[in-house]
Amino acid sequence: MLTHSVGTGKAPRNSTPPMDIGDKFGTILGRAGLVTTEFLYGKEEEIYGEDEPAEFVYQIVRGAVRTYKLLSDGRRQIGAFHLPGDVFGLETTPNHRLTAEAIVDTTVRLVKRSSLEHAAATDVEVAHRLWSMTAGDLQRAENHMLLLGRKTALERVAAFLLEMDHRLSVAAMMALPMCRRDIGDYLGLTLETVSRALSELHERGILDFSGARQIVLRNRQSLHTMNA
Amino acid sequence: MLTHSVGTGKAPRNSTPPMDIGDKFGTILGRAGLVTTEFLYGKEEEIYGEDEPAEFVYQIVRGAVRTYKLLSDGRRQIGAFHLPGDVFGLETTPNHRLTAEAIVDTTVRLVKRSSLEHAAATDVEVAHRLWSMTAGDLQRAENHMLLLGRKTALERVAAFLLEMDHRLSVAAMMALPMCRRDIGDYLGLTLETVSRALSELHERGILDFSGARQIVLRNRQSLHTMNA
DNA sequence: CGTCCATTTGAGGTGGATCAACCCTAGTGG
DNA sequence: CCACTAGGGTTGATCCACCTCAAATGGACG
Repeated sequence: MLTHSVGTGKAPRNSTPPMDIGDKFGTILGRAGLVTTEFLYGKEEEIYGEDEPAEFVYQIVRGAVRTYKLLSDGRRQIGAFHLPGDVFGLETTPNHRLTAEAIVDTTVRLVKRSSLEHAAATDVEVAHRLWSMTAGDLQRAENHMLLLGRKTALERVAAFLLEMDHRLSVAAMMALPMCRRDIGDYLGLTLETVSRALSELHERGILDFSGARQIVLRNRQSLHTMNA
Repeated sequence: MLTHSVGTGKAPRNSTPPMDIGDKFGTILGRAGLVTTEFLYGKEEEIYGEDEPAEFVYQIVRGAVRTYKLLSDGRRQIGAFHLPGDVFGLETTPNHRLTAEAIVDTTVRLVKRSSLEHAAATDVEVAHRLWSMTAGDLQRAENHMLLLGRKTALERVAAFLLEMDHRLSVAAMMALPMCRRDIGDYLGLTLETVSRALSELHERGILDFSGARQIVLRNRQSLHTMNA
């Protein structure tokens, strides 16, 4: 069914001392002397489900992850895309509040939640960094509520492009890991509307394609302007 | 211009030892021995603006507050309504990320942010409670993204009614402090659509009015069902 | 009792959804 | 190496849920 050749998911690949990817989370791990384990998830593989016990916290090493909620009839809202360096699955309640799935073959580092909590209970600096990470997630969620509640389709897609440009552009080119449907479910649109908006921006000379998921931004200023 | 007779906002009314409203925040204040001050804001008065330095953290004693973001052309997304007992204005970054306004005459307790941070830096229990509060806000934001991105007008209004029923029903009656426009800006709808949805629910016998803002729910089950 | 604003209701317009081809490209197997 | 296939993406035509504009109604307060 799935085309990934990378094994069956939850088998650990190896254990490592926490190598710093250059981020706040790495700093936490280092401070607390925590051991992380690397796992590999295949394309489309579920990492955890909504309401499952939150036993681990994850950081992406390579790949991309979507976290989402579903309505009973299948409507889906993606809350966030997680890219290398991003942390997800960090909770203060017993269970995960969204489902997490690998979008492409993805390597994650994971830490036992209990060990993080232990570190936070002993070290106020760790506690503060964890709080800050959750506050950062909240800030993105607040910005996204504004987008979902009040922006037009073109404004949403412009905002998405700027976000992805910022987060994954290499050499002026961004290689999107996710399909049009995922983008739509993130922006509260259908995949057709996303496609039309991208075509529109292409026609206006604001971006170029080299393959549907390889995008070069030609005019960031106009994207910023239409982001309102 | 404003009709509130309650003075000019930021003048302190009195200082009190932290009386516990029976909540987690009160517990924090008590633990840390923090002094709070009560303030009174008039109807429609701004408490703080987006991007202003976040000097205080607020808890509502009486009244109601909306926090929101604006687009440059005036489109508004209300992120949350805050009711008695609720805490707002808690940040880990230097500035507030939304504007806060009193919806009606509102009494708040406030604490210096720096004193809370000091408490968090010395007491991991306080630090954990603050983190949990932010995590709770994040959880509500995630649920609200699902609503804004994927629910129909009727589903949104049903969700709103259940939320308010839960938070402010007294004797089976809920007295909404906010107008239809505020509800619309919270739900990502226009005020007319909110009004029509409420009329529809009234016609279906799911709720009764005694005044536009006095609502009695007659059939919570059907509201839960349509909340998807 | 009159004024003002919130709310309701109506009529018509529209942005994005839905339904339906069609196209493109990467992967597959011959 | 190329034909075939399948899934993702694009584009077109139509629909409809919600928005916009407009007017009537109602309730609170001086």
